[in-house]
Amino acid sequence: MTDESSPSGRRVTLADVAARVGVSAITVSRALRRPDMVSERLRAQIGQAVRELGYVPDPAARALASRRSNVIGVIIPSITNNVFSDVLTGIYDTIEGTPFDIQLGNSRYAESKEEDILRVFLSQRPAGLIVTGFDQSPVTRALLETAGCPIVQIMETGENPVDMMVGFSHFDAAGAATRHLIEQGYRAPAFIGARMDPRSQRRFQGYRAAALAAGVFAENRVLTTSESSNVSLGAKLFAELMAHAPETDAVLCNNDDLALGVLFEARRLGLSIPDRLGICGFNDLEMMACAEPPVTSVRTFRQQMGKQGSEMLLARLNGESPANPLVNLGYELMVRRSTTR
Amino acid sequence: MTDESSPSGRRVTLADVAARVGVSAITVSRALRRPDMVSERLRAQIGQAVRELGYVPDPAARALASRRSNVIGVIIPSITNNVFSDVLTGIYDTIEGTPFDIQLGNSRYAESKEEDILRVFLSQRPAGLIVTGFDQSPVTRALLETAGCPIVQIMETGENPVDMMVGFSHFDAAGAATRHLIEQGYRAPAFIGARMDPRSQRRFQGYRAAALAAGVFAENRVLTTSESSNVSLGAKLFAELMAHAPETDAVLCNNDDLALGVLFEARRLGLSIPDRLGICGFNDLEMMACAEPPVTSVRTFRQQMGKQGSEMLLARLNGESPANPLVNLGYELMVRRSTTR
DNA sequence: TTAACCTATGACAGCGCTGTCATTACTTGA
DNA sequence: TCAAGTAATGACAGCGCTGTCATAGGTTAA
Repeated sequence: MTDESSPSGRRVTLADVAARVGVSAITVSRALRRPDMVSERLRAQIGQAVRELGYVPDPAARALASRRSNVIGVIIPSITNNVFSDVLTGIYDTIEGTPFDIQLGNSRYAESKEEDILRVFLSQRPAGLIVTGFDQSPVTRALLETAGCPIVQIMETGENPVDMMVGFSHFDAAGAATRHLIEQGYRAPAFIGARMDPRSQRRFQGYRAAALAAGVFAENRVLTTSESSNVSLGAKLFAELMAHAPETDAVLCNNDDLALGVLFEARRLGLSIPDRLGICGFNDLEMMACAEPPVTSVRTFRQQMGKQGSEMLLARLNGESPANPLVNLGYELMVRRSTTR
Repeated sequence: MTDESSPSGRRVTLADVAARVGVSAITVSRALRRPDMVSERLRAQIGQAVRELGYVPDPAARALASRRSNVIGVIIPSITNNVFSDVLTGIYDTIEGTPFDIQLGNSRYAESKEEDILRVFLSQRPAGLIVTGFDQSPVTRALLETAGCPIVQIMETGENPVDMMVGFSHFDAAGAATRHLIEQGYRAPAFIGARMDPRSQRRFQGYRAAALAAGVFAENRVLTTSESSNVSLGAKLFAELMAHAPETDAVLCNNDDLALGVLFEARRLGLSIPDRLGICGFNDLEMMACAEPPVTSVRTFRQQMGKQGSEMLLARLNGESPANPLVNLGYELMVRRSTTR
């Protein structure tokens, strides 16, 4: 293929293909976008000419003429966070092979940044949008509502989707983990959280409600920070926690990085797991099952959220309306040795 | 601002701004792109009109007319790999605030996929390209060479950059780590590697050369797989290694995930670290310093690679020619308890 | 048989912007 | 004083494609 590509650097256009076949440009355009509208004979000839000339449509021209780009804008709050790289993988895997391109925006957990990014996306007349959560600022929310393209909110389930939504209840998931700790006989469960974005907040609330219900909640066993999560921070926070609240016998961590830090620090402090200390993470990253001892965690379906969100978007772009615009993917508590006593 | 934005959903164009100020569209265009070419008075008036009307340039129209998009194409082999999320962070941080947009392609460690992605990028007449490594297929290499835009190859240093290059020598880095193990008195160092992409291969070669030089190389202490890295795989491979080559007294891991798996598995096997077994990772992810015991690793400057690569690209797009088109960022051996005996 | 209706194709304008080449009004130096 | 230069602005065409409407030829139903 592309036998005669770039004969002189000049771009191969629709018109070139059309001339080769002896039809008008618009027919070639149709053959590519709506093959059913073109006779089989021409379709075949055009296909061959496209291959021979190495024709590739110009997305800018297409966007300008159709007033609709092939860009799917994705706004996530972090690109280093494992959680979002999994989500992204799901999105990229699904969009790949479609005519759409992904444009990624990193809001760094800032509402104002999210709004800026959205404005940039909207200037491109995106085909669709994927945004994280439902805690948008009022302005952002309004922009989304008038965006005029399908929109999926991912990572959470909630009441009023702008359009479609795929996620799970962070409150419920953290509640289930907390109840598990209590069932295992832990009587002084603590909560360690970092970054404390809206989803972390809801996880905390889930923990709090469950602990209160069992009569084992204590304010001094809650340790949170606005710093962003990492393993060292988990270790540091846990050391602090044990200094202030030595009665702590279990820790629910806002995520697995923190949990791993707690695991390492507990070992340094000589606390036996799961007897003296239970540890539960959140997200169930691959490493949790392999740790020593293996660490209990709440599995979340991150890649699936990206995949299903994208699929719903594609379906809408394909003119279909999804059976259910509000999908709850749930969670699964993966009980392991770190909390089994 | 945007007092009267979308009075009827119609897009605000250059012409609208021009009419408001009483100048021609081209003057507005110039005021935005080359402010020095417009009188101060008009510049101010135009700036105000832009704000009042909420004008945002249409990137598609701009790309079509100028025959150059504002897209910087980035091709990486994986988005889940921590290494590349760090690189990406460096890139996004640097490009943010410039008029450029990033388009991300995931080649999944496949040459053919890389070529496909590149073709898609090229169809957009990108402003610049960032690609991973220098092991492109001949076709891809040729496409890059005729791309007609600045290009940065990141992650490695090598002989023939297509244009610019920022990275380090994986061979040297792995060699240094191996020599460290030998200096610490380890006499049967093994190598565990997963995925074995070109950079992993070069790390292996660095290990091999150093081990051979010291007379401690043994084929049966090399365990590699094409599976992709994760912690469990590290544990699994290490268990296998110890079954086949029980004399092993140290392990150089292709990356930190594997190293962490080795750490956990060593604990399960009851091997004391660093006495019975030395462990050295690669990349120095944050968690290595916090592990118990802290794990020696080769620090690589991932975010810096993304940052500096982007900066070189931006400089070129700004008409400057970089002082040095071939930057070696080096590495740093972070010696910790896991190999100190 | 004929009006009504499809199906396959084409003509045309225009999406919103920028490259190129004027044009106008000032400076400037000798 | 005037040719030559500079700074600031504008006119115009066209980037490559698609939406819209028109057209030609063939099919259908009554």
